[in-house]
Amino acid sequence: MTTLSQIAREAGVTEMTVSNVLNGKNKENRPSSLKRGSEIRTIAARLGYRPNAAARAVASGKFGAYGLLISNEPMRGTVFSGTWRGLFTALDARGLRLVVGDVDATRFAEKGYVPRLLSEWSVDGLIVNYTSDIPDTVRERIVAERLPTVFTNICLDADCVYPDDEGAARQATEYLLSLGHTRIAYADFLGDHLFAHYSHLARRAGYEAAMRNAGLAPRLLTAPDPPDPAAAPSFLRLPLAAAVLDKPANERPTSIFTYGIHDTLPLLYAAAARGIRVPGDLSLIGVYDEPVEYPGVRVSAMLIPSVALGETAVAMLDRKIASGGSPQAPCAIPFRLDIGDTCAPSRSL
Amino acid sequence: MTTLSQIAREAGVTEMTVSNVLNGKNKENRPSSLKRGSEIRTIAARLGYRPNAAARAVASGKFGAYGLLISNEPMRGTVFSGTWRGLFTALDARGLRLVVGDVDATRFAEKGYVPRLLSEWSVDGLIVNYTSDIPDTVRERIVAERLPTVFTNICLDADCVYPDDEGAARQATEYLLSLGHTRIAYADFLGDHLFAHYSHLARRAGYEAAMRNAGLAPRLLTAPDPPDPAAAPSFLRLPLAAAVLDKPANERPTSIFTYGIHDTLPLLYAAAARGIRVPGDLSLIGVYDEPVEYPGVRVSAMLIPSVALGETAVAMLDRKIASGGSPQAPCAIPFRLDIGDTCAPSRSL
DNA sequence: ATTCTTCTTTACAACGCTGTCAAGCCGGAA
DNA sequence: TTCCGGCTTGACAGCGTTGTAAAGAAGAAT
Repeated sequence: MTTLSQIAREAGVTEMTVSNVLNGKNKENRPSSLKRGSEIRTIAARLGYRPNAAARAVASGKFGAYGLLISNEPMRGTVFSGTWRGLFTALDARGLRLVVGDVDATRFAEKGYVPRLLSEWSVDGLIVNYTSDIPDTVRERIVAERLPTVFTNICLDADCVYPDDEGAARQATEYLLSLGHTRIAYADFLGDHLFAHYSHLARRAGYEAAMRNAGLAPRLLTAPDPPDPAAAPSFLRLPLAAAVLDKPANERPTSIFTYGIHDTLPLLYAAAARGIRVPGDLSLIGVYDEPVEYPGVRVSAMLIPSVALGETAVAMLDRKIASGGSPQAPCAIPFRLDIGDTCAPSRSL
Repeated sequence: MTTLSQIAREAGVTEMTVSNVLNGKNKENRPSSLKRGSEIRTIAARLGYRPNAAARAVASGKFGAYGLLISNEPMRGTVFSGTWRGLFTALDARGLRLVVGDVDATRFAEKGYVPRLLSEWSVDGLIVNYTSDIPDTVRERIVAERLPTVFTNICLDADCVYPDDEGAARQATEYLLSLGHTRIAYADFLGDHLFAHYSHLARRAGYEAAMRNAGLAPRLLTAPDPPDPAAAPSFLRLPLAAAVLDKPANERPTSIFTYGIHDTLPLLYAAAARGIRVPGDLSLIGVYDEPVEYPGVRVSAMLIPSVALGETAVAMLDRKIASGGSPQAPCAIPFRLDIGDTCAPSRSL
């Protein structure tokens, strides 16, 4: 392991000089010091010098890392993948590292786990991605750590970044309304038990609000007895989709706003199998992370980029730390209507 | 921030004493020191003392963390979720933390990225989960870091932990053979392009070996023009499954070994839709992480627990570090036959 | 040549903790 | 009571780096 002092000795200067040079704290206007600078860099490279993050952290008082607290659950979804990417991109640009703690409900309950996990590390800040309903006690425990913290994928009164699910749902519904649809259903096939989760709740609320405003009755398509969400890919929702579309044409919805891609694809497939044309006989729109291409079809979408969510979370944490920990206004990641091939004016128009 | 010296001052002892007490380095046989010990602990608790990991790392020369290098891609799958859980369980038991670096192919190519990312952190060891084909140049670059490293989900000549895909596939096929099947197909609907990936390659090889040994011709069911694996859940494989089962009974396979759950479920569904009884008319078995319950059916499986993979990786890294970095023999995570409800003796028996 | 300005370099201490080893203490055995 | 062994405590230095403030050097301006 190469240290600053080794380099200093070889170069015949002080450790401090080496440190300054290697950290770019010299302006290097002068030819003489520029030369010395490149000498030092050469020696450092030859010796394979690599700064020691721990020593730096001790000396500077900054750890140079954010902590990420996740429950194992969201790792399963593709949504977190985008958030993850956003986090990394943003952290990378700042030269920060990520210390990750995996926390399931059990460990959260275990008192002292959170401090042990991250506070000991003196991470400079904490991002908590605990998408399911965080019990208030857990939140309080985290906040009690007095560590700058930002919550993601959940809407709180401060320090949170979340997708604007409600707005997206409302606007998607209004888009269908503007196309003349009145029999608009909401499909969230994973079942009512999920309405405790923020995104499910918010999208449903947005849909219902839009319908109420239009004086229409909401139609919720959910599974009364949902399959295990972990084991069940969109595949198992096919029977549910079929059940909807097997109704006579004058009863079934003319358009469906879906929770996500796993609800949309079965509907697309079931429709195709029954000769129901999309978008001719049935309009479909959902909330997604990125544009979705069903073979030959670009699915109409409200897009909420989760990469942006990750980046925003880091930016907010930066601000929170810079401001000495003062509460940051909640931030909703905006959505964008992506008009694809699966929505058309209502036939009855 | 509370430090050791503050506690020491309050307790009227030395920092070293506090350190010893708090780290349990005292046997505390004597009543007197036991009393002092509890005093110190009380004070520490009152002051909200939390050890500073960075300082500890500098002083002890051990960082107390392993690095994990992943490409963003595997985060998408459920398989990695299990590995992740295993890693955390094992690390937790050792009081270690995890510093995570997300590395896509582009960043790997960027020279110096890996060192910057993790070596600077002086992590004590590195776990690389880069499931897709790691280019040799990248591997060499990582190895050149001279950091104890273990690769997961890939089979190399040393320092790797991987599921025994080939063995599992072979034995699954042999199980079908032992039931009297001869028309045994292998379904990996995601397509030929995936055979570059370790698991796909290995399972296919195991299947083919078993078939060859039995003097039978392999039948590969793959997608010539695969959908985007990221966007396509098992759902989109349904047409492929249907195509297989729409063949006349004397042509179609009597049993299918599937790559994974996303291949099995469509087959199960398509079979049910066509009145093909499982396992009466069609036996299905695949390689999974955990037992799979299709509503009412326990799917027959070769189980390779990915949690064990994560735990084993940590254990191997421990050994590698303890042994001063000497190469560790490759470790294949063993499989286990889980006889479910989807395999039966061949009718022609 | 001299003075001034602007960097650069140095010396020193500090960050919070742990390793070492000698000194001190204690309880039990003689 | 005395001595011994084992455990605890204390003093000190050190881990690799950075902050500080003062000293030094180099070039520009006079």
